[in-house]
Amino acid sequence: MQKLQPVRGTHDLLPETARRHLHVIESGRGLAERFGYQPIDTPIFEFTDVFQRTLGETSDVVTKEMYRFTDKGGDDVTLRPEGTAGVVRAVLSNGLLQDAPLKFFYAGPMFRYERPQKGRLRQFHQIGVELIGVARPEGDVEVIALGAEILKTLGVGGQVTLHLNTLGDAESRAAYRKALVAYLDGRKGELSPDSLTRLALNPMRILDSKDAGDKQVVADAPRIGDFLTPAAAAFFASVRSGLESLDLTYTVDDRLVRGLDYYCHTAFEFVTDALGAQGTVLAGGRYDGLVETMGGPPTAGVGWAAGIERLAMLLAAPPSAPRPVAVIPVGDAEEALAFGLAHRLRLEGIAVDIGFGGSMKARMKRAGRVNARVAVLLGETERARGVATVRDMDTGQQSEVPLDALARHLAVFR
RNA sequence: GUGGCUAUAGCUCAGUUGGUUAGAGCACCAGAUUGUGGAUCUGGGGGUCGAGGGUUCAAGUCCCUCUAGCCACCCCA
Repeated sequence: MQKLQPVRGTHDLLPETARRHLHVIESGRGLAERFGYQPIDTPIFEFTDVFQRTLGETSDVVTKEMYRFTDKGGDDVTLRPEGTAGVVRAVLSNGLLQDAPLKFFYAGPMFRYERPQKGRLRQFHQIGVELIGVARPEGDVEVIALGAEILKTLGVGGQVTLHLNTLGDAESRAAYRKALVAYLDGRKGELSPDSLTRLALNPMRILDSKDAGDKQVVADAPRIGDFLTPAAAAFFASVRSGLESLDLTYTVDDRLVRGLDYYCHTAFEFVTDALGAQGTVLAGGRYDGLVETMGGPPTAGVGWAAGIERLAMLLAAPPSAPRPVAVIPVGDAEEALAFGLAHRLRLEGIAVDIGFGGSMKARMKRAGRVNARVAVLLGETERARGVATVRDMDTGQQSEVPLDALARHLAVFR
């Protein structure tokens, strides 16, 4: 029989890790709401078409990374590889565009059939935001500012730098692409095999190739900045000055491109060098064509997604677990009394741990292990006198407290 | 999908050119302390050595296949 193990690339989130994840999610959601972003949850699977249409037929995500299957009813469905497509679909399904601009925050699992690696899993988790219906550059600035604030709150701001680029509008992009292909064609002989296929499929991707030879070729390549239409250039300038006015520092990175087809104008990434090759921690951009691609009216949009696993790894220390009160019956005769008392304390809002069975010594040991603040001991003598012995687990000091005063006495630990 | 490295107790790891009952530290359980955790001491439980096949008198150790992990490419959060 095969060893019991989770599916490749999936992971159990044991309590310490789970707490890190929750901390990331709750920090994100709290700040997002402060910025006016509402929580939204969409299904973790959709009709395959939702992703296929929006991500583009040729993207890697669609061609080789989708968890796609036919369900018992014959529907072609796919586990979501990213969050934006589902949110946009929900906006259209529910006719929400009449309330635009829309601001949403989401968190949840995503699925991509990839080879696992550090910071890369088949089931991973993201938080993300979408701002739909805002064509102005202030939208980009708000969304980036929210991301930066979340990273700062999580204490990872110092390990991360913001990279920024523009992909221009359709016109800019077409002109640039033409010039880029012409240039690269002339230096075909120097490109890596990977980049030769990119040249045919997605030439912009050559810009961020890690191959040394490619990098040399790219160094002299034409730059998108020289091909921007006046409108696209003005848009990018506004985003930059907006960031500067909020004291958000960034570096412009010519070679920052996007794998997904629906991006235009602003592209940005918060990157760290603390995570090996998967240094991107939060990334996004503007996707003005997406809603239309899905069958809605022309609608602007900007957003980002951040990898919870990657952020959780960067957290210096996991948020500490709450310290409970341990209720400990000394013998079987006090078991019922202790259980009832524990319940009443919980109803008063006090965190209570109660072990089930075992000697008093074993229960004290457990109290130590769960880092209890105090132990409430109930034995024969206490029962006879209607009191409990309260032991401070840090100092070892003990005192007797009448049972009916216990909740009040322990209220400081709420 | 491609390449490299790896897999021995819950965790981190020893295991000598193949040699007989596979070890340590930490963790866990119990006792020393018949109503008291964290320190110390003593004892105990826990391994089909990732799975399957092969070579051999003999395999944790050598060979093959598979699975999984790690690292990088591809790509991405």
